[in-house]
Amino acid sequence: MKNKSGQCNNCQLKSSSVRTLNQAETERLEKNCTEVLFRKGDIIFKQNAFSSNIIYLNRGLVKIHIEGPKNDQIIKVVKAPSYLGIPTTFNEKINHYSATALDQTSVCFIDIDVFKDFIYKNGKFAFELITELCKNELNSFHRCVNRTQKHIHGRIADALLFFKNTFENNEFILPFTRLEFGNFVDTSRESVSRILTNFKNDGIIKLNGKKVEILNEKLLETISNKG
Amino acid sequence: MKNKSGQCNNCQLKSSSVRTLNQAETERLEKNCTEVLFRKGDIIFKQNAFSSNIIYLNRGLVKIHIEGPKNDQIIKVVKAPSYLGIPTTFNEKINHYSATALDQTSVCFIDIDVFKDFIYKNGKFAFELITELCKNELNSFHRCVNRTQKHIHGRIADALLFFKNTFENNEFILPFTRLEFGNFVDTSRESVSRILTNFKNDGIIKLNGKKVEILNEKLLETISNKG
DNA sequence: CATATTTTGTGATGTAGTTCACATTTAGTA
DNA sequence: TACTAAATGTGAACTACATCACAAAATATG
Repeated sequence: MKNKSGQCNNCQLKSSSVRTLNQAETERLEKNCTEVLFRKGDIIFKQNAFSSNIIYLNRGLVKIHIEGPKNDQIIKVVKAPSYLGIPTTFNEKINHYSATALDQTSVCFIDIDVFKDFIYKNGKFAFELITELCKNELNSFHRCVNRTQKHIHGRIADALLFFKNTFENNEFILPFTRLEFGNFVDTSRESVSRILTNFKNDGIIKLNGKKVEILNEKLLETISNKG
Repeated sequence: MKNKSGQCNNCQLKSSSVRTLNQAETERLEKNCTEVLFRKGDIIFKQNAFSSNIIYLNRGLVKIHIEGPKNDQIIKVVKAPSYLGIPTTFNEKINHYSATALDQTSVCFIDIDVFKDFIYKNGKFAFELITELCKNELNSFHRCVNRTQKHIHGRIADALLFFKNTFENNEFILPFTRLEFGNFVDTSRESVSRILTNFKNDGIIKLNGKKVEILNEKLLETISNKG
């Protein structure tokens, strides 16, 4: 973990909401914003801990996870640039979920009062933020339906296609252990193993440890749709 | 379905966001707001149809449901007063889910442009809305974790406790058929039947058709927690 | 670089909950 | 009020996955 003072003005990675800020507002943001670096496996914030900042992911990949009655469930994987945990910071003093870095990650901690003030005083800022929150809610609905109604094969196919899209490449390194993969798609690590080797044997993917290459995307999509 | 012109000024059921509006704004809302009545079973809005209004539930109970790959999943049951489907209206032209009245229900259709304008021009309004959206997202995360990680007994116990709370009474009429109940807790109608009779035989509830009385709330909570 | 620890693969066994089948009850409707 | 359609209860068979058990591989650590 390494700190830097904010340089929001020059930042190329602004959120659509921050892009609505004027010069004075951006300078104010800069003064109330700290950049922090995390390495793979580092916890960015933790469920049940106090939350006092809005957190913006500049660079890297992060998993959002909740401790469930049975497992630690990975609700989603977030790619920069994106806010992390606005809902949690806004409503309650306490985080409702954890965020953990999946690779080298850079994050901005923004003072929540400054952020609230932007909402009050800058309608465009508020509007962009609302749009983002709405998108998140819709996504989380769809994810939940898929999680509960698809069979494992379909859910794992979904996950592989998701990684293909986030890495924008047919070949990628899974940022998960098999156990984490299981927590992401609600299965046991054993089932993940089995199904990935199934896919490999059927020529759908090339598999070598965490290295995956998607060979037959069409078929993966069929599997995803059929459940 | 029956229409009335808006009477927002006298409305006792304002949302926390609408309560931030001043006199002129409230009058503007009134002019761009129509009250519509629905009966049990009526569809208020439908997945994949065009959405062009913000919808506010004044009175009644509504189910929000998504057509999944296998079943129609009831994502949540919403009690008045509450917004319905802001995310869906805001982001896309098309509804991502449906809303159906579970009883006699009154709803306000609000012009989306007026609503957007309030966000732009009234910081308090935007802030209250953001707070509500954040709460929704947190709730939907927790619901999803419970849905995927608890056993049916636990999920049905949850649902019964949920109805106890929304009706604010230990005795209530389930607003669901067994099939709908199944879609709410992700099981088959048969399993719902079986488990409700289990609960009845164990003296946890009194059961007569759709009429339920919770006799042993403590035990229900234990079942809910144990999954 | 050697040893400890974590991660992974795979067979065997167990089980929660689904699906099927059919009888019964309840509600809707002409 | 009779008739039709929908909703419900319950046993029996089935199945998708979980869990267990253990060996092998990969990673981390002194």
